[in-house]
Amino acid sequence: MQISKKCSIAIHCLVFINEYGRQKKVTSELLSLSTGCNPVTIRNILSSLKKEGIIAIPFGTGGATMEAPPEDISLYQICQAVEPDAIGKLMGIHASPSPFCPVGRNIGRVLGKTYQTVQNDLTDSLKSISLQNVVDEYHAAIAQAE
Amino acid sequence: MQISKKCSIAIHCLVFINEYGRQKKVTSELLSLSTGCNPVTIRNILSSLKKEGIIAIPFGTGGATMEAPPEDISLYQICQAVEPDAIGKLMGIHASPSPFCPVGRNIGRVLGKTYQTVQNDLTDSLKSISLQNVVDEYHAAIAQAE
DNA sequence: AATAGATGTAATTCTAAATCTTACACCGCA
DNA sequence: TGCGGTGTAAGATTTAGAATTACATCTATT
Repeated sequence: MQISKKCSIAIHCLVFINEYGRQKKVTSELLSLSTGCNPVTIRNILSSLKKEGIIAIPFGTGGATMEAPPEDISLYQICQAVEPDAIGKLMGIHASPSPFCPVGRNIGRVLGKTYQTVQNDLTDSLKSISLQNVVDEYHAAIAQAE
Repeated sequence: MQISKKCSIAIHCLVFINEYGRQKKVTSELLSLSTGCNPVTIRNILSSLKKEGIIAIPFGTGGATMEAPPEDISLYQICQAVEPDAIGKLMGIHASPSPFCPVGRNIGRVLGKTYQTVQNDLTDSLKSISLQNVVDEYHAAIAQAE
């Protein structure tokens, strides 16, 4: 599998909120139009980001705003918020190897250890990229598009 | 989504072949028993590994053997053989952002660039682990189990 | 040369996970 | 008090992965 689209959608939302959150009331409806996906999906994602303290959403009245500066938000944090065990189950392990075979009996543990290394590296990589980096990239793209 | 189980199954098969390939005739049937998954799945995986030059399978008579030393086979190579674009589409991007929104228009390109960094790091990580590392881990597990 | 035991691969079915949709309770401001 | 918003549960839908079925083909052995 892959790290689900939720992560991409979350980033999209955050860039949007960061750009327009001060001027406009950014509702889940609006974000649903911009991202092209369901308002409920958006609300679930925003809800996770809120719990993580990344954004604030006034209950009742609505309109999301940034709660932390983009420099302090890493992709890792976003991924974790939106899909807590995405990295843990990044690499699938086949469920039912034979307990009668020496390889079958041990492969689970062996793969677990091996994949741990990879997952740590991936974690570091995601931690090294901040939302600000993405925003900078976005501004560069905007500038180039003109 | 995640890197599919094929990669884990492939590693299982390679460890098995590396351990027993010289003594026994390792058929897809046998590996299907050890891994607990379908013989056809196994054959597809072995076929990919064969094309990559990692193992040899005499057609007709059967029985897989290692074609390269485990030190020279990286996890990256195995993943690529078994699932060529797993890393490329590791992180899913939502398909239909609005072309009428500045963020929507550019988010695809921005995410692509951002994720590229992560994918490169992951690639490096997978390249740094050899099948020999896994085999060592396996022998350690065997020793400990006694 | 005929057969048994393999592999190679296409096409279909099955299954599980992700996503969408519907529905509704709750909140706060005008 | 009604309107526009969030929060969340439950069910339907979609889709990707894996299993299954089916069969052509190959090689060593009898």
